[in-house]
Amino acid sequence: MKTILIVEDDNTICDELSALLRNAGYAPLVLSSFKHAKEEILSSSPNLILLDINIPYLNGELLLKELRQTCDIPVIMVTSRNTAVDEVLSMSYGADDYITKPYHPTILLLRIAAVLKRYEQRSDIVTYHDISILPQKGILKKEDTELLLTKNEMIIFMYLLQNQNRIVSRDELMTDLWNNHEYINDNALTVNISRLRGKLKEIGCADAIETRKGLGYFLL
Amino acid sequence: MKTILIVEDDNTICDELSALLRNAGYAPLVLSSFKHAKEEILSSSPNLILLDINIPYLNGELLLKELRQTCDIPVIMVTSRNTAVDEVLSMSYGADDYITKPYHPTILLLRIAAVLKRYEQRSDIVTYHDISILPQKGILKKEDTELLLTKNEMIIFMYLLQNQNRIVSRDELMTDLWNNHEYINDNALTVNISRLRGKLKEIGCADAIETRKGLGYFLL
DNA sequence: TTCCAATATTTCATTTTTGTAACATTGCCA
DNA sequence: TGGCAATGTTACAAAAATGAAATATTGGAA
Repeated sequence: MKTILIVEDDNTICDELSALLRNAGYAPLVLSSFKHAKEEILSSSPNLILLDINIPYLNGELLLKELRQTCDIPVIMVTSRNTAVDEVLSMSYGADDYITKPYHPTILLLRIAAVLKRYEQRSDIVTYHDISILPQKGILKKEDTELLLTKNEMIIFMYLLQNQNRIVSRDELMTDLWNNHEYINDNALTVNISRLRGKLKEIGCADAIETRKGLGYFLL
Repeated sequence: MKTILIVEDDNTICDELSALLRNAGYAPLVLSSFKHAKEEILSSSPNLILLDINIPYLNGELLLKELRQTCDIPVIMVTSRNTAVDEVLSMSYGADDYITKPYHPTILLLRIAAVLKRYEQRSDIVTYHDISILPQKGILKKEDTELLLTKNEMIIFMYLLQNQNRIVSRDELMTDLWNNHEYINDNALTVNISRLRGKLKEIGCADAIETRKGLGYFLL
């Protein structure tokens, strides 16, 4: 479960936020002392920080700036001042997003999810359902089992994954695999798809790739 | 240069936006007809779309939803209605970000840059000096020349790249390559490093990997 | 329902990748 | 300045990946 650290001096807001986050499946954590904010943050190493700009002892922006020098935890700035200048400053100091009070709960959750997803992508680990993917190593992991894909299989799988919301034509895949595919047998793609499907089946993902005859393929 | 398509019915705003974007180094494009919005968008295939929620003939959200079924162009929703509901809807329909009018020019530019950067990351393109790297395809590109790395070579290169600021021990690399390397000849790593160096030399990166005898390797 | 083009599967030969072994070189320390 | 362990290079055989060919299956249009 992902832990989210709340750095905020209004106790009412802290409680509300904690409840909201807990309901959404996160593990909320509230900073107990602002005097040693930086140390406490580093030692609790949360997955994300909700950082209020107006906190006692320290300036939120300053804290962010200091944090950024030693760690790489995603930060969403929370500000009650509704001025554009603040927002610009936060972004340039390295906040991943910002939100102004009062915020809509759903929006906050969406933004948290978006930032977390971005970080996952950055670390080069892609996920598909409950499968972790290490593209350059050609590895798919599902719980205890590990699956090795060849380069072509991984290229196809990643292309489908990055276009999961639509049908991908065979031509697109051929272009992605072989760029100019003049010399390559059209059936080579079918064979590679077939091999990929065979392997996906081994980790319980039979039928993950649907054929849309005449159109292309679709990843469920 | 990145093209940005403006979908907005207020001509004054269109002009202002165009000027702003042009100054920031983008190529602005204005949708001429809302009647065939979808077709026009697809045929102009911009790098990003600024989409107003309130446009004639079509609802902005609906248009976004339709677009998402066939393409994957980043979209920033622009809304003058300052209600949270709109924002939530846009996000769930697949907008990459949204902004409410009136917006601060700098913020708009920051958000555009952020979304574009995210998309680049998503497409999995890494860079090293003036070299573009497509990890899963095993391709290094430098201007006109293209280099093919094998899986092991790419794993080593990416590991060095992701730890460019420090010396990487041979043991770390062996672990990254073979996880539990009991059965594998220690020299296998040396050979793979050697092969990688040979290929890097071909694109003018001889000496990119330094040996720190007794410690490991260091990527310049 | 029938037919046929689109897609799947299996097998096989070629090419590429890989680890090992044998030998060469390097650079540090006494 | 040797000596020697760490690292580099080259050649080679085994293993893996790959595309083509032959054949089988499928799903939709007529």
